[in-house]
Amino acid sequence: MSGFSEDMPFFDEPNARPAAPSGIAARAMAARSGQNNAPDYLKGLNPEQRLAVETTEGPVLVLAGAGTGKTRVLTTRIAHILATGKAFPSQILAVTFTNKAAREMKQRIGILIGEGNVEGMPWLGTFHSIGVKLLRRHAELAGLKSDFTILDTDDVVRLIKQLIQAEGLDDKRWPAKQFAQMIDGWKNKGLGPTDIPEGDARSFANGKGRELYKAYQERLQTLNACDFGDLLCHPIRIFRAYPDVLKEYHKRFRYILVDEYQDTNTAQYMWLRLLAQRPDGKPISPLEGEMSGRTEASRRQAGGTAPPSVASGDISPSRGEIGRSSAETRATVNICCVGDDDQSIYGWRGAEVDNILRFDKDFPGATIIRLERNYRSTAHILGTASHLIAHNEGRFGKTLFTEKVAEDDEKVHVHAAWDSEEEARAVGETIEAYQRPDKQGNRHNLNDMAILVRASFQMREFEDRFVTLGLNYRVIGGPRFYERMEIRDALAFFRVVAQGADDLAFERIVNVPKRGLGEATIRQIHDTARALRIPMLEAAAKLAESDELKPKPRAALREVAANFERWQKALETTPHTELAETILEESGYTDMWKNDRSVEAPGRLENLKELIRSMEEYESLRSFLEHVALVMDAEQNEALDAVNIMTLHSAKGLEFETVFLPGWEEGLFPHQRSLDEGGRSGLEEERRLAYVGLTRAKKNLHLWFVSNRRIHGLWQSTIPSRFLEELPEAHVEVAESGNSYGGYGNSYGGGSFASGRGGKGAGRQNPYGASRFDNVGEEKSGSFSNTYATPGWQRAQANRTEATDRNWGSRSGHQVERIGYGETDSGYGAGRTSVKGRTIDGELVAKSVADTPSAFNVGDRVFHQKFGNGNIAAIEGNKLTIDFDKAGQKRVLDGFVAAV
DNA sequence: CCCGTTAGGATTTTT
DNA sequence: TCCTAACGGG
Repeated sequence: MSGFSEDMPFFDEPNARPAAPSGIAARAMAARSGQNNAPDYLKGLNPEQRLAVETTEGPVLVLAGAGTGKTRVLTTRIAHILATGKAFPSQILAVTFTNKAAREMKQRIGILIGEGNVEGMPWLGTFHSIGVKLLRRHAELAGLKSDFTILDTDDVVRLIKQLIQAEGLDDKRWPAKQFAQMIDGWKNKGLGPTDIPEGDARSFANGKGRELYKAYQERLQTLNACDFGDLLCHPIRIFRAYPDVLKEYHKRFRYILVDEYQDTNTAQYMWLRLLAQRPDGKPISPLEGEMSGRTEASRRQAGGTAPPSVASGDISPSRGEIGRSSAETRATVNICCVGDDDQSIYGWRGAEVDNILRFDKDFPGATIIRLERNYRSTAHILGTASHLIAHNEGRFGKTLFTEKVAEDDEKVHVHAAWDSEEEARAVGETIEAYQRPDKQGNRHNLNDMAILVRASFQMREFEDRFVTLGLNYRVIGGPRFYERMEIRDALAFFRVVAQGADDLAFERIVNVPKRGLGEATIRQIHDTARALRIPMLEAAAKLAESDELKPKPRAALREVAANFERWQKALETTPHTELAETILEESGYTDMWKNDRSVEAPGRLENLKELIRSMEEYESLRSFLEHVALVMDAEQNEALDAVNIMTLHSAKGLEFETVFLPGWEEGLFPHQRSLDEGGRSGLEEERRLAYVGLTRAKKNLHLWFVSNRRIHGLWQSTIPSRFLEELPEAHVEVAESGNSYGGYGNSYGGGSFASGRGGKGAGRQNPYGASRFDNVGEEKSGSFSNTYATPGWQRAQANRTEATDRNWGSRSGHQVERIGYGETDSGYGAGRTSVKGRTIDGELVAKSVADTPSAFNVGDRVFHQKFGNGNIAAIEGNKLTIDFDKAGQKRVLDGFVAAV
């Protein structure tokens, strides 16, 4: 869908005014003539939304708070532009960040204006998919051929590693991964090897940073490949170097729309600016009488940060002066950016919140429209979220409100738990309670509930718990289908066939299945290829015909070369799905997995079949490979009623009736690393993340914090997140459940002792019974030996269970869906349960200190359930610093220790 | 060359 | 703790 297709003539009448399309056009005409008789698609919009839709001319910034109908505005706006005949579908550039968003937009526009008309929107897509499209057209201007390959991060890291080694550097001291991230960061800023700051260049590999970056780009070029960053940077470079090319796009794009503008990075910003700038390069002048933006700017700019410096050629001609530049040019830039500065959570990967904060500076005379009417959440939830986010500085400031006020709306609940296991158990219980019919007989669907975590390691415990409960769940996000080993292997075969120069793909599979081609042989191929300046595949073919190699590798290589030659020939004559199957058969790849006795093997074969099946939707192998490179998401099974588990990041844009937010503890949320590396702005981003989490909930919202959490295998005592103290008391209710947390705002004490839970992790038991694993093979089926506790076993079980659930249905009827989680997942621990896991309330020794703030004195000898005995070193309210005999110094809440 | 053992490291994620 | 990547023996 977002794949590149040889569509219509490139510039179909770029200057033509579209004749109003049929059908809806008539209605639209009516819309223009009589305000009272608005077309259907405008009905039901609130005044602000309608303004955002109808203000089609000039720069517009729509500040769309959470749940205020952002997507609706965006899609309706496009429909409106089309329906009123202002532009052809092909003259609208609409960019999103994710394929999902693009897909959704297409779908919704389709509903508004009819499916047929959406097909004509070739320029609706992600930044990257549009970037590819541009680059394929003008590849030669970037030194590439139009059939260039797009490398994923894995390829990139392998390539960089080679370069580092080639430079004679120690690849341990200078990790390729780290350098890949640096390059990515530079590209996010639109910086080429010559543009990077001296300091950056020096900081890697004894000052060889710049050299390496240059070598990397050169290598990409010889490979006829580019990375994700290049998909943006190459077009920018082309636009700058070839003004006539840029001009064509200026003529073409009458309207530009950008979704999630707060997430744009500097490169994306430059890209947009180039396209939105006047064809003659002159700055854009403000429109008369639209001064709202001006005020906005001055009000906000006071606390704003300085614009990022863009080294080589800042594309905006002197920001800041634009506003004063002459009014001679009356051109309007019909760019509409939609976003929410409060939901900017991708700073760590290069997003510049400042882009959105600076919008009215960049586009003087911009109309700024606020969407503040929230259609999603209850007043309590909204009040909580708003109060929290108000702690941030440097924001536009919005006041979300709702008209949905019901007497029986529940407040936001805050719960405390002893540790993460108890947290998972309690959340599970709450979910089960929601599932049961209430007084009115309504019961909640699992699909309407979500658990949003800060870090993915938190998921495991919920999964474990839900498996034992037999509660359906689905994990969204994480490693994707296309990142699974077998899929990547298969794709590597296809890539070499489609693009013989793809050395990285070649290297990946040259010895797959094992052919006895080891490091030595591969090095030789590599060297030959470099020396003769030919692709490795060719070099391999040459070597196979020479006497350079020993007989065994020589024969193997000859076969490989012959195979690829044959497949490449077949590419023209055979349908691509058929060819794909042939390749996997003839290469011995499918046989390799058929002969593999491991538990994962059947699943992998199934995935390969799925891969072939999914290829059918594409015209050619090439278009399929492009799809794969750009679209990494997997479809989800919505038919299954299951609790959703995902990270806060992947929850952006989604909404659920009931939301659980576990892990609100200092160090985890806000995450320590964000604080360490990002300082104040890091904290603010974490707070925005919290805001995103809170605003996902429509009706019920439960926050949790625990007193003890195991991080990297060590039990850490934790204190509640500062964000909890930033919530408004009026909208929040501290749960009075078994595990009290006495009093809100200051004392989170009153924890409880859980007795009899030693040996965490010991005594694992298979809840399904051994018979279920009879076919496990080398796993010593049926025995409850210690092998069960090994990671390998757990992973095996995890996969086994997944396969079992999918293929034969689970005995318990329990279903698990793992969207995108492949074999590399940490295992969701099916079959794991703690024998002593259930803590019976009666056994809990409650020791409430809510009313006795400090029952201890410095120097007191105390006992802690997990850390043992120690002496109190310092007291801070109810937080104690204790020197434990064995565990060292820890900070704990006084509720969790007892005097000895 | 293949496989088993061991050190290091371990947010967030899209494309 | 647990996973991954990198080394060394068979």
